[in-house]
Amino acid sequence: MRQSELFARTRREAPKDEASRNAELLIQAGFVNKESSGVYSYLPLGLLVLRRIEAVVRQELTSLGAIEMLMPALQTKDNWQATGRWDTFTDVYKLKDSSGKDFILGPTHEEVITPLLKNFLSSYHDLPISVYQFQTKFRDEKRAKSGLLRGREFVMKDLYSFHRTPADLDQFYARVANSYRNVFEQLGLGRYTYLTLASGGAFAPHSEEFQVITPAGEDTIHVCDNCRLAINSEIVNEVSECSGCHTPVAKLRVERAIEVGNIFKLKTRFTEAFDLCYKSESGQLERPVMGCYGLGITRTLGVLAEVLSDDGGLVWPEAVTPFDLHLLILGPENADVRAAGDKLYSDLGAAGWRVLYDDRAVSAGEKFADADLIGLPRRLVMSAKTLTTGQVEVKQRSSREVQLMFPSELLGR
RNA sequence: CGGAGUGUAGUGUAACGGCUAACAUACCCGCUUUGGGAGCGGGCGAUUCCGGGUUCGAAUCCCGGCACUCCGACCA
Repeated sequence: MRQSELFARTRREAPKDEASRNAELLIQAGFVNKESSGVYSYLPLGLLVLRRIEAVVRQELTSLGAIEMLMPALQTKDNWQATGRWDTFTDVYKLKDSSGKDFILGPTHEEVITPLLKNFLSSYHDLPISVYQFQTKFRDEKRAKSGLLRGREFVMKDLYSFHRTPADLDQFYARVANSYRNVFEQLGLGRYTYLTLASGGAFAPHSEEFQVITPAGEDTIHVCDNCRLAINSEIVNEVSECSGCHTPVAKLRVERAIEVGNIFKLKTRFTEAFDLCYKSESGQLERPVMGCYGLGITRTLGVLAEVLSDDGGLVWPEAVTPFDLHLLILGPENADVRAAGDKLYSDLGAAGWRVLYDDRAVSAGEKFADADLIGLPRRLVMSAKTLTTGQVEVKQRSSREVQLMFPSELLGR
């Protein structure tokens, strides 16, 4: 993409009405635009990152055998009454249509997927079933905060699985946990992420969360570095030691963290509410057990900005960067430089690189500052100087070292 | 939902109760310049969040509302 055509430009200064680092950076770099508290637009660069986060998650879930679909945000009251959550699920937006019928803007989708499967699940041959979606969720947060970390409208991946036996659910659950680890590893968050034992809410004694350590987080967790496990402070009264090495909770390191994913055994909580069942080999009606697994996509975008950035701006990991290369031409009025830049841009694209091409007629300093702010992994610089040898300057975002390369070396990827 | 703070061009700031609301930046035009947010000249852009009140006079003081941020409560 030519930067001269990117309408969402960077700002010289951070917005004054955002205190969190992730929102400051993402707004200043032109990745998102704030619409209201906890509600953001995703601008071209931000959307590219979201799509790439989704792609990483999609690939992991596909390898589990899970299948993607899409369910509605607009949900009717009856299914929420069936589970009793019309009255008990507090942070939801309720609305009426013009005839007075009640709806919920979905904060989650158990109330859709479970009755939906009554149309398709009939035999033990159909199980297990695991489906997921990337969906905009709505929660009437009493206090949205920390930029993208706690919004009122946000994108989440939610996966639901249905099994014949608790043992089969347990096995799948463990595989999902492993997939989540792979996801956070690829996103460059592996060293900050801890599988954390947390409260189970209404359904189960405990659930497990994937928590990323950051001072911006709103949870407090007790981490065990030996086992890469943690315990959420909300349950330290119930748990006395690390489940891996039996280190007492009191001796674990205390950190602030943000929950980016959770995995949850729902058992028959919802399959009973909707009387979802299947026929076994003997023709008996049996109840499937269920699990649900969430992963915050827009929250992860915020976490990446919060955790991986530096003083100069954003620093994108290879797996989700909006572009692979940032190509800068200095002195764009110089016809030779521009022609060489245009050609390299075109050649790199043909070679499969995703390139952001700063062809704007602005000063060198401004281009460097913007390149740091936007945070692509590699910066290429072409100028009258480099043209004399026919080379380009290559610099990694995360280092200060600059090396000279011939375009041909870059093209063979 | 309780508490605190802040609302002034797109963005960031300034302005004692008193002149036509100032400066920077962004944006537009011209010239010049191109290795870490260059320079010169010209220009566009504001019902000072909204409503009421006090006053000869309100961006400024008072009341109410709204919005945003922060702390707390809440967060299957």
